[in-house]
Amino acid sequence: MSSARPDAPSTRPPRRRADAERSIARILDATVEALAGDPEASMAEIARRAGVVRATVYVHFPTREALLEAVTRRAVEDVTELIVAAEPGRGAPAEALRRVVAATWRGLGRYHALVAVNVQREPHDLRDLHGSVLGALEPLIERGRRDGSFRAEVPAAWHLSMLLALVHAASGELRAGRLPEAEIEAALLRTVLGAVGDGTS
Amino acid sequence: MSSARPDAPSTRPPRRRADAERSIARILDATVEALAGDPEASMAEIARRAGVVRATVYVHFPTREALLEAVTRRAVEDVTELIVAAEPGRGAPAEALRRVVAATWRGLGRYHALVAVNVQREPHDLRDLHGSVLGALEPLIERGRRDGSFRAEVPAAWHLSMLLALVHAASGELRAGRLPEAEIEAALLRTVLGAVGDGTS
DNA sequence: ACGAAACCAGACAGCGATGTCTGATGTCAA
DNA sequence: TTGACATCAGACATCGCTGTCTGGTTTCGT
Repeated sequence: MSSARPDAPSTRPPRRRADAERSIARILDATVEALAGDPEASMAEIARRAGVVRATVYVHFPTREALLEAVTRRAVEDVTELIVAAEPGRGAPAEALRRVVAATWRGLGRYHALVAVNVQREPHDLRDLHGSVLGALEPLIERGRRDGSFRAEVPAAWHLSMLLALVHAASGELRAGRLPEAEIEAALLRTVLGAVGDGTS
Repeated sequence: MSSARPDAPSTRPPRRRADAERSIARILDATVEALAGDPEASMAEIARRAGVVRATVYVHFPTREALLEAVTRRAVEDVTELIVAAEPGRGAPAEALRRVVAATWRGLGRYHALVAVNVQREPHDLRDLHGSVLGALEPLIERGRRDGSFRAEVPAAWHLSMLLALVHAASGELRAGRLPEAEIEAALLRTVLGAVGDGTS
């Protein structure tokens, strides 16, 4: 309270040094990689991959949970940006949805393992976590429900949950290696459009 | 080798005493409960819930992994029985699928956490694990694909994965309490039929 | 009733992981 | 250049969990 700054109150990076910034980035990347190999990778393993000593990780992330939280948050932000960039407001709802889901799927690329790690969390947490994603998608769903492209007899909330579930399922399928990636993407798009509406695009 | 019995070679319960049988059942139930509360519940916690001392658990399940394996196997068998009981071979594919999904949905109740726990496992294990469920569903899917009720341009394996994903999503929605149960079931059925085919039933 | 099987109570060793701390060395920014 | 920041190297305490073992007690099957 004594030294309150007049700056922006939210998302205030407290003037880190350049090397610190680099370390943080390397640690976050290493975490994603490590988790891809082993969903319960230790801090030691993560530090090793980041080319950093374990204590350094703790300098920036006070606890393992904080690190996981940070890396997940960053992933969600990445994907959200992709969704917005795919312009969910442009064109017919079905076509827009196809575009958006395809973009999301591609952007999810390296984060599949992360998805698996977070699936265990409480539904309530998950909802919060995906907040920005859902926020970016909801207007599109509502638009489709209004103009008859998407089923109106089903709640929008369900449409959204089901969308996430299908994308996550596709992610799991990819990890399982049962189907080639290209085929998964095609199947995902078909299924999503059929599930949300009548499948005409 | 020296004392080979002439009995059935597979799935031979080695003549357990009645109280042992009871303990095993209680342990398996307790494991499901415990895992629902915390996906990484310890052996101590599981034993506590089962009203049993920790060493007793180790008598029947030599390692934690073995216990997880056993409890998962039993869950899969339960669900498989439900599916078979719903007669996936009877009637038109869409109608049969509706019946089967509804039955599965009702019976899947307690096993969600278990599913989440198993998502992290090796792809090869998972494939074996879900074998019986997939085996019970696959003929129905293939039948629908052949007679045009279900999309033939999408692999049957995908249809199956996506089915499970939607059922699980519905269950998560229920646990989150955002939607009333009846509405969830209706939405699930609508979505499944639309996803798998054109939604006519 | 008797013996074997299963349980309980509690202790034990071992392991790996988390999180903290020190002091020395390197690196950035003004 | 200088001082604060950041990293390294490695040790350290702690914790919780797994899996094992003992000895004494109960419960089942025959």
